[in-house]
Amino acid sequence: MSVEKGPNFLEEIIAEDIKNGKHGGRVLTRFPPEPNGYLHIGHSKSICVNFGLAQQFGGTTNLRFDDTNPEKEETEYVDSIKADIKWLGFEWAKECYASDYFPKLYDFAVRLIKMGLAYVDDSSAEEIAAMKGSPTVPGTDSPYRSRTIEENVDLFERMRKGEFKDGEKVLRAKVDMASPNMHFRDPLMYRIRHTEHHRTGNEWCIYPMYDFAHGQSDAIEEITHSICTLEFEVHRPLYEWFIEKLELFPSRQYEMARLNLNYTVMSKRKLLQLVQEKHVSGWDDPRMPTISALRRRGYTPESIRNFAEKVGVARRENIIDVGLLEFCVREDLNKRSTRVMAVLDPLKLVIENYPAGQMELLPTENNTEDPLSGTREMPFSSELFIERDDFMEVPEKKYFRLSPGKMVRLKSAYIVECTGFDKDEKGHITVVRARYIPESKSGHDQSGLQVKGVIHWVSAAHAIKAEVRLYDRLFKVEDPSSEEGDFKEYINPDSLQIIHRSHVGALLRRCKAWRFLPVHAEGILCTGYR
RNA sequence: UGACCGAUGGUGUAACUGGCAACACAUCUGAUUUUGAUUCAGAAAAGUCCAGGUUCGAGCCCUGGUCGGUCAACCA
Repeated sequence: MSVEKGPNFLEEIIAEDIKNGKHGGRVLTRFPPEPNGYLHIGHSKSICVNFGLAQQFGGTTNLRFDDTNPEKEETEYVDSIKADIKWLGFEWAKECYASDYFPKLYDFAVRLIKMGLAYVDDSSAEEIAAMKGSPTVPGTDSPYRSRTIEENVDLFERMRKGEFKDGEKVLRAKVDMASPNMHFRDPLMYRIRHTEHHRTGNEWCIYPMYDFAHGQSDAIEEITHSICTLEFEVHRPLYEWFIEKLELFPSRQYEMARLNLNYTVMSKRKLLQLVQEKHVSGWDDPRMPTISALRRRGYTPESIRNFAEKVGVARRENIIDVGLLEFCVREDLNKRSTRVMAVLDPLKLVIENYPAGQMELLPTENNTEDPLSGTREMPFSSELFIERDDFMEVPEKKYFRLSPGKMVRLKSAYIVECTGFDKDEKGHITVVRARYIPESKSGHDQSGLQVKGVIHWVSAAHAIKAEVRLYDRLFKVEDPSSEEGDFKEYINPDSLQIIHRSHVGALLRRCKAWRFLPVHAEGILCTGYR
């Protein structure tokens, strides 16, 4: 009996196309980001699907920037997007820009005008919206719909030359104002924008709309399978209409459900708001769902790719539990990263029978799950820091750690027995005292003692102080966007906890930024920069 | 009241295309453990949105409903 997961619907389609010899068995996909923000975990699914499918079927993938809206797009975003894709481990065959096709798209538009399938409309945005009707009410023809081909050719050329102001005229396809599909009600193809474009500068003052740029770009590149998200489903008939009328390469569009994660937001508009209104420190704030934030937080490319694999591909709406993403990092990091000692909330432990000023080096495993990772030595002395909650004055039942008269093992060191503790005037515990059992040295234990608890520690004199930032989910509710009111009302006020007085093992001093480091029993820390 | 799409354990995704619903995450037990982590073993959890129909047999096919999503930006 096979437990292998069946192919997803896209794999089935592509396998079938190859079997039928469509496009000579060639597979070319594309990843088409708009450079108006940073890539997030949702994009990583699209990246994994597009690049993964091509790899799987012996094809390649183009990276194409969908840069047809100069008002929102910037080179900074182009650069970050390229860096993120590379970091995820994918290579594109060609780096393309919709803006490179502006001349071709212009020619396509002229061709449609000459076929009587496009016209220049002088109506205002409001008038056009009003004439569009509604899903249940058919639209009405624009008074400019019946202009002659000659007039349209002339007007469109003058639009391109800059004779008109923004919004004064648009070019529309002449399709069907009564169509039940709103996208067929004479969709806009070009608008006038006297705005500098991040790549073409001031060369153009008319810019194509998505519907007249995306499909044509696919066709120009001879993309075989153009994969997008569900909300573009209703655009598909128009996608095909343009390709058919212009007799271009027959790229086909396929839609899949986008990735949603709970306890976060995924829309670029909302993410931009969080950045601009300083709810986070930037696009790469570790609480953000962006790829750059996940990278900063210690996620590995492998863990994200694996996550995309586990999430699957289908056509129904979904909200993935962020716990699955977290599982994927832990699974990966457990196998490969160095364990370190770090005491986040320090409490001094004085070993009374260990000579003051003496120090010895004790070996400890770098990674208990990987025997090949070797060992390193940790300094041990009479004054240590342990975690404050590894001591309880009055232990509750089933508390295996330190309390008066009880014993615990200090990880990779000795068994100690608590002999007492000090409190300040306010009743705060300031110091815990203990005696160590010399025969219980880790690896050479002759003591015969059995203890249930093992705790982590650092030598007070040898540890280095560190600021530790603990990050939690950014929102208090699973789906902030579907809640009443503004989504920002649901920001988790405790999503960032900064601990100033932590002590970490000296090992960390040698670590480069970006190393991921699961701390013994505490979780995962990642060294960063200030 | 329009068009298009979707509906399988708590969450995702499967089910050799019509053959007694599986995998992962989450949850709960138990074992191991120099960290209550990890690892390992096991349990609970859907009878496939509803109602009909076709069939020896339906999660898969048909019909009609219900619920949910998307579409009326000079955004993509």
